[in-house]
Amino acid sequence: MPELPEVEVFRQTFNSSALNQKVARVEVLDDIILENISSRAFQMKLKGATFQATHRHGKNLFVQLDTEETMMLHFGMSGSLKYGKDGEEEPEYSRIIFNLNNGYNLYYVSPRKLGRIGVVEDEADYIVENKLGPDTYSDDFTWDVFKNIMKGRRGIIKSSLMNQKLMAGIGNVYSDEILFHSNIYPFTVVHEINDKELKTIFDNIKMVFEKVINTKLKGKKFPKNFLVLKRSEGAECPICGGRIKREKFSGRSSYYCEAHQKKNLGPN
DNA sequence: AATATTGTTCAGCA
DNA sequence: GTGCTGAACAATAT
Repeated sequence: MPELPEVEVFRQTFNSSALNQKVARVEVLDDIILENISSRAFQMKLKGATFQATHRHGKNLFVQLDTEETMMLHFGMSGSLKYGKDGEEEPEYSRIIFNLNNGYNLYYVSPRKLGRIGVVEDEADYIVENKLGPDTYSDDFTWDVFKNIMKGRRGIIKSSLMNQKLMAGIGNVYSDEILFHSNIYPFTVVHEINDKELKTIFDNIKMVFEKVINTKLKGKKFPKNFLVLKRSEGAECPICGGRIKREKFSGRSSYYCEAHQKKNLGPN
């Protein structure tokens, strides 16, 4: 489920495993994963390179190489990174395998093949070219920044939160989670949300991401009051005991509590 | 067998 | 220009 928190966990896991290792060989099991680069060219660029540093922007993971280039990984709707010793069974749905000099392998796993890996010259350029908004977990993403992004928005709050060009990292599941804790109905139009409630949403972006990242890093279960555990029509709301409803919008399901997530009336 | 699924992009339209 | 919708991508899980 790679939204920002999952990608951040991949990054930290990468840092404690494959970082500073040298690539001995790259196996491309399915080149549909490669973005704007042939299998051969990708192998040329990666072979012999050392993974020097990692950065994350939204749902994108950047791995800086010692060759002045940077590998960019995106995980699509399904996808993950796995690390394992050579000789052990490779994970199911591995699409790209990096054989490392230390006898371990890094596996890019993508069951539905919607993820992409590319090589870019510069991370900052990539973010600009793809018009990505600020990373929502960064310290630079402040209340003021968020407030200004939301000013004058005409659409619904959920779409705005999920719009990667406005702000990067929030997807379907955690946009629901954020609004669930903010007592806001996902289809509320932005201009009907007052500053106090917007601030609550902002605080909950940080809260949800921090909790999810910590939960996953420690391999724990989600907090009991999280909606993510109750994503099904008619489930009981873990906050107020109300009913969880499901509503579709452009092919995607939104879950919310009918009882405590109300539409807001009147601007500011 | 039918339906749902975490992301992104694009066409068509209001 | 903004925003909404549905389709497409490809595949798995229930």
